[in-house]
Amino acid sequence: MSLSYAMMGLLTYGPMNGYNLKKIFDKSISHVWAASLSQIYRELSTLEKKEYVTSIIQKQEDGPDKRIYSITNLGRNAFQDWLKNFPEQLSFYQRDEFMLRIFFGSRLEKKEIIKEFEHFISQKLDHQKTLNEIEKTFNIYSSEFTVESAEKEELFWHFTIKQGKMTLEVLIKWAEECIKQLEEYNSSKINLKK
Amino acid sequence: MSLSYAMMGLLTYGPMNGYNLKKIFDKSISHVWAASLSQIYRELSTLEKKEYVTSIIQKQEDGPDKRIYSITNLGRNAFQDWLKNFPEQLSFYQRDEFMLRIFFGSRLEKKEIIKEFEHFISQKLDHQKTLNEIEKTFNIYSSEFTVESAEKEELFWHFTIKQGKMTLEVLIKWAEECIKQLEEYNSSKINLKK
DNA sequence: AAGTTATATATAACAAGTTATATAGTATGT
DNA sequence: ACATACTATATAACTTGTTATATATAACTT
Repeated sequence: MSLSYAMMGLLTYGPMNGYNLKKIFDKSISHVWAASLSQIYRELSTLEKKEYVTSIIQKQEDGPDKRIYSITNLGRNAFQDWLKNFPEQLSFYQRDEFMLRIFFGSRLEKKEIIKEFEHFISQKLDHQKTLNEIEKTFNIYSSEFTVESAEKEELFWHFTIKQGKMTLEVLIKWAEECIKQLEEYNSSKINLKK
Repeated sequence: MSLSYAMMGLLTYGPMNGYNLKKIFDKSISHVWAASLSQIYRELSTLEKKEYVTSIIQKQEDGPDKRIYSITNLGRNAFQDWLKNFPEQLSFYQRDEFMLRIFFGSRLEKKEIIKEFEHFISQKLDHQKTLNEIEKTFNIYSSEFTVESAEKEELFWHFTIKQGKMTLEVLIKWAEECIKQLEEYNSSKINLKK
């Protein structure tokens, strides 16, 4: 469901082919809603069946032909409808493989688990860099695309970036606290043995 | 993948049927890895085919028979193997429907979007309560289950709870900041008109 | 010159997750 | 007494997401 609306939302900026959509995804909303190429291609054909998008084939001398998709008025309306109607219940449930492993962390040696927390921190630092790169491209896009108000558009883009940054920051702090607690737990156990 | 290991991990605490597993999921790791009943039942049969679990049927006068699953040594080893090998790359990608809508938030009226941010906050406050309830049951489970060291086990459970609490806190702060910025944006626009 | 990466186009097979349906007893509400 | 909700047990159908494979050109690398 959400994937199709994310795609239609991006298509409101202008016509695109599947490959291009994927690139825009990665440079704009992957931190919010990720999509794989195969998903995008499949979804484009179901959207075309529903008449939410139409496509034309652009011939190319160099390389294979492009199929360029445009959003229809029907698609625009469906998108706007979706946007207006936020879900009542926001999901509490999560699916985070790292956290799942931490839940069962007692079955590993303290050394090993501390190493994993440290790796987690280094990965989150990488993610911060990725977010910063996405943020930079926003300026480019907002000038490229035809939008009523680039300023207003950017405000919301930055909200999602801010959310990512704040979350990453707190996750790093969390991991650091976990390491500290594990080290304390270790030494208190040694003290008991004495 | 992760689902099966989450299930095997829970089965290390003792034999259970599918229905029971679902309840334990909801009261322990749903904030980390959620599972639906139908997923659990399907996964239990594939795990049995792989000989990671075995089942016996427990006859009952009241209500239908129960199929009780136990983890095998093969299953225990597979679980331990999985736990030892954390993935190198932790995913940067997310799928958050609320954030996706916020990305396209410029297409809505300021009033509407502020209402949605406020609803977001109230939902996150609810999630905080849910997390607190999960936290309370931990004490019950750690005394019920046979674990080498309930103390150490609880330490890691609390790590995952802590992560949830810290994330929720920062999300609420983020939403409050967004509302503030939106209100400022509004008034600065009015100022320009003057 | 040969190999790798990127652009451009997808499709197929598989795995995982969601929603709907089925059955039946027990408890609670009006 | 009758309806609704909860416990308990699942299975089926459908949707979504991932991984592998296929083809072909251009550009960069060693």
